[in-house]
Amino acid sequence: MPRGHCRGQGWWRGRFHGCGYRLTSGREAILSLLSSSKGHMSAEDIYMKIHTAYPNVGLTTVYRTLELLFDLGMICKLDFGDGRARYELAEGAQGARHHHHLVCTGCNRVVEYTDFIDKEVELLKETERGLEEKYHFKITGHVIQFYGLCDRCSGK
Amino acid sequence: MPRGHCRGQGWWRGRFHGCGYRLTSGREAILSLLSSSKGHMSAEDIYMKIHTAYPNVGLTTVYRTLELLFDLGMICKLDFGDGRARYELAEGAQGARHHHHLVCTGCNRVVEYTDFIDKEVELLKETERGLEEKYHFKITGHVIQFYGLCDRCSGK
DNA sequence: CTCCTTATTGAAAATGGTTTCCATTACTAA
DNA sequence: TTAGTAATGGAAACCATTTTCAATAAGGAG
Ligand SMILES: [Mn+2]
Ligand SMILES: [Mn+2]
Ligand SMILES: [Zn+2]
Ligand SMILES: [Zn+2]
Repeated sequence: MPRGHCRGQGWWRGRFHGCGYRLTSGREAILSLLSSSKGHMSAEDIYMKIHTAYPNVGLTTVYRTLELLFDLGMICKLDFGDGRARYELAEGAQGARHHHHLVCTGCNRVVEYTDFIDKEVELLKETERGLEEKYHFKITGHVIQFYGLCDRCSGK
Repeated sequence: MPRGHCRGQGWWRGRFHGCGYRLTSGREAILSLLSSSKGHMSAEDIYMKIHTAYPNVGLTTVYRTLELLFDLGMICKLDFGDGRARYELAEGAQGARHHHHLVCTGCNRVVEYTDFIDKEVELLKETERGLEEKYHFKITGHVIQFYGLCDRCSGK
C-alpha cells in the first residue's frame, strides 16, 4: 500500500494526476460533497449545494465533472425515472458499501438496501463470468433496481 | 378462462375496455408493432415504423399510448443510457420470455440474455419477498442490467 | 342507425435537463 | 517567463418529452 495517499479528504488526488487531469477547486468541491453526503443528488442539487461556498463554480462545470468522475469509475449515474440523472459515490473508495435500490413509482422515494446483498453479489459474480465468456463482453458494472409502491403510496 | 379473448391479434382488446379506455387504430397499430417486433424501439422508432401504414398517427399519440401501456403494465420502459427511452412488450402476454440486458457502454449495443436467468429469477423472488416484508413495498417489477464493453469496443 | 358524452387526437408551442460554443482563465512543465 | 494545453462559465443550442387546445371519433344509450 503506497504511503502518502488517503490523507485528509484528498484521497482522490492521485487518481487525477495519473491521468493528466487537474485537480481544481470545483472538482474537489464536488467530490468532497459526494463523499460527505448520503443522498442521490442531481447535477442541479450539487450545483446549488456548493454554490454558497464556491459561487464561481458553474452548472456546466458540475455536469462536466460528473461526466469525468463517471468515466473514471469514481461515481455511479442512476436513473430513478424522474427525468434527471442522479449520482452517488462508487464503492471502493470511501466507506461506500455495495447496495441496490428499491424505487417507489408513486412518489419516487428510494430505499437503499444491503440486506440480501450477499447472495445477490455471489450470483452476480457468477453470472458476470458466464456472460463475459459467452458474449465476449468486458463487464464493468451492473444495475439492480426493484420497482413498486411504498406503504404510503400503495394505500392509494 | 373467459372465451372470446386471445382471438387473432386482438388479445389486448378486453384489457382496454375493462378500464374505460378506447381501442383506437393508433393504439392497435402500436401494440401490434410491439408484438411482432423484437428490438428495443424508441418512441420515434415506433412513430416512423407505423407512419407508412398509419400516416395519421402523430408522435404525440405514440408517446401517450406508450405511457398508457406502461401504466397498464403491458410494456416495459428501458433506459440504455442513450438519452431516449426504449420499449418492449412485458412478459406474460404473447411469447415474451423473461430476460435481462447486457449493454455496451461503447456502442450502445444491447444483448438480451436468458441464460443464467433461472437462478437469478429464483433469487429475485426471494429477495422481493424479503424487501416487501422489511420495507412494506408492493413490488411490481425489477431492472437488471450489466454494463461493459463488447468485443468490438474493448479492442479500443 | 342516430345522438350525445367524453376520451382521444394531432400540430404547434412549451418545457427542462443536458450539451455545445467560444472567448477567457488557470495549470504545468521547461 | 513563456508556451502549450486543460479547464471554466455564461449563453445559446439541443432534443426528447410534455402541455395546450381546438377538432375528432369511439362507443354506449335510446
Ligand atoms: Mn444509492
Ligand atoms: Mn429486451
Ligand atoms: Zn411512494
Ligand atoms: Zn460496443
